[in-house]
Amino acid sequence: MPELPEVETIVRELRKSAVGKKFWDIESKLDSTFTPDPQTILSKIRGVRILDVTRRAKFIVFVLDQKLRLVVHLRMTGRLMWKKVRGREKHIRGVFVFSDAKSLIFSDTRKFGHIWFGTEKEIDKITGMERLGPEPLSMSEKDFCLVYERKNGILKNSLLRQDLVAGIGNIYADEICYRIGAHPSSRLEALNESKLKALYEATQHCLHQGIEHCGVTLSDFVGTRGTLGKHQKYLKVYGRMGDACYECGTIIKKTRVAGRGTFYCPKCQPVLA
DNA sequence: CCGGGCCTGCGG
DNA sequence: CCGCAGGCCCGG
Repeated sequence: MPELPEVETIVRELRKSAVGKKFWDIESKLDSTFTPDPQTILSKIRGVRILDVTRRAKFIVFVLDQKLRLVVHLRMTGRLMWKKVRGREKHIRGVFVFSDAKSLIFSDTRKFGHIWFGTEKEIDKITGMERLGPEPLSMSEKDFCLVYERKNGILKNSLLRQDLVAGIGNIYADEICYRIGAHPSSRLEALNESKLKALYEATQHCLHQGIEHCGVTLSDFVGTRGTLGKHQKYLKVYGRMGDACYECGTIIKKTRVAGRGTFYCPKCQPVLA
């Protein structure tokens, strides 16, 4: 569920709250969450300082002293939250304790999330970040259109491909398709130049809006202080099956594209073939 | 390139 | 009590 805007929300919070802290301990509740194993990580990370927190697609990157990196992927249900005195988190997989006694909890109901540790040189390979396409919010219109005009295939499948453009997930893919007025099953090769430019604009718009509203909270996502996202209130199609399209009043439908639940307006989004 | 697997909670 | 929720990987 956390996509680029949700991860960016977490990263912005951590940049304020985690930079400058030194690692002191790692408590693992599920060793398979960590690569390498948590004992090995601990032996190398104790006393190491966080210099910055950045984002690469849906990965959270802790930039550390000594050219070291700690990388977190939340997958579906992962959370990074500061430990509170009251209110305990379920499904804790690991706890990072800092030298100021503050604790950052990684919890994850479905155990899909993962945490890697390594040097600047090895981290791209072990995380798979080396296979990622460019960051959509750093791309020019020209470069973005170039990526997709060379490809064939189904529009939504292509938007979800992290090796083409990295960071778009199921929710924002549907919202982007709605904004350009194309059914998610449309063929990429059916998009003319102006539609491709619209795809660029829609991607920028939807992701920026998501960040602006601190992400979408439909079930799991929360910030590092437990705060909820607000962007779910602004979604035009995702999760709105049976409701009226804001534009034309037609009932929003749900179908299956790319193996995912897919929401669209039958009138505003014709299939382009 | 499609679809199953990973995993748990929850809704029908 | 089954099936769906969807990040990403991988096998066929």
